[in-house]
Amino acid sequence: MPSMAGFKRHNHAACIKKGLAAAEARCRETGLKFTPVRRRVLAMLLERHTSLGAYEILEQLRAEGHGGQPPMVYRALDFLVKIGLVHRIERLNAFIACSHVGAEHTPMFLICRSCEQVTEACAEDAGSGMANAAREAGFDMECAVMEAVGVCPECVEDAACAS
Amino acid sequence: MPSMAGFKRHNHAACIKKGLAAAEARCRETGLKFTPVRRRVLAMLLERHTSLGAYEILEQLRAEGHGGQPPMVYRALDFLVKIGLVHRIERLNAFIACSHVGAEHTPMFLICRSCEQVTEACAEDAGSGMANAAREAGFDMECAVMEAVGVCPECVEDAACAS
DNA sequence: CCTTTAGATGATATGTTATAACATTGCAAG
DNA sequence: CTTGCAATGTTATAACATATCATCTAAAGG
Repeated sequence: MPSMAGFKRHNHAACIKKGLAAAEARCRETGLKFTPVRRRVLAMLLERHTSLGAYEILEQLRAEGHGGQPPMVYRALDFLVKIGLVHRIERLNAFIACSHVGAEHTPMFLICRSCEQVTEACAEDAGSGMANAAREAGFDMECAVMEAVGVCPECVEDAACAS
Repeated sequence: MPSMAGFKRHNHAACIKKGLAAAEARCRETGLKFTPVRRRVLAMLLERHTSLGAYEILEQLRAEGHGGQPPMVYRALDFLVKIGLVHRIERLNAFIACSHVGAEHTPMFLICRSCEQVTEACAEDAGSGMANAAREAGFDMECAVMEAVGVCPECVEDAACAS
């Protein structure tokens, strides 16, 4: 069932499968475990294809019968972030499944203030710009947060129509 | 009394004065008021020259006799952010006084994970990189968040000495 | 002078996000 | 078979942020 993501159509079922497979592979490599809760949290993020708050995830887990407390969700999310399959959206205090699994990438997030949709984009140039600026300041950058707030293509179009 | 900021020495008293003067000017332009609480919050941020959480600011206000509740601080901060004299650090849920008052700039923040110091840098190139990436995705970017996490020059040096 | 209005503050309560701390379990390597 | 580490369970609380409604103040227009 095709759906919207990255503001464009794609095979959604396939990308869920790919994400889960990547997680399994990553766990085999590292000897860590892809437990049911971790799997479920990742699947939930892959399904939604936009960002989710930790407590939204918690609610859904509870609704599905995996009772639990906040630390359970945060642990699963920390794990998924650590192995690189989930990114944290600082601006929203929320989490999103990585859409460029396996590929080297410098993720940037496009956050629509109208529909709340979040999309991952590649921003290699912006990433090197940040790295350069950091180096000039003598700062040893280990990780870059890049988040753009604005209006997504769909909402821009809607606004244009409405006017 | 010279102090550290931006990882280098500067005339601290002068930059506090400059920040406050800019706020007064901005308020005259817009007809808004630079009230005692707003002044005190901005001064506090200028003095510290790194980021502060809203509740740290609140505590200090209380210690100084300006009693008050959280909304008071958040209102002052929202105001200062709106007029461009304070930036929010998303990664830390904290606030910092702008160090490039008046100048057009694309701020980027360098967050040291060792000493917690936060510094503002200019990142015009990174900013345009983000703008380009957004445009390619058909996204209308209104505001860019750029935050680098890593180790500041001081702490890098300390680490080098220790090893 | 008065009244309308928008900005600003006060105050209470609550909502939302995140972690500390400590106990327990399961499993695999030595 | 025990030791050690990964993972989970559980309770409590810390930290961050906002909704709501009441009140006050000062400037603008009548």
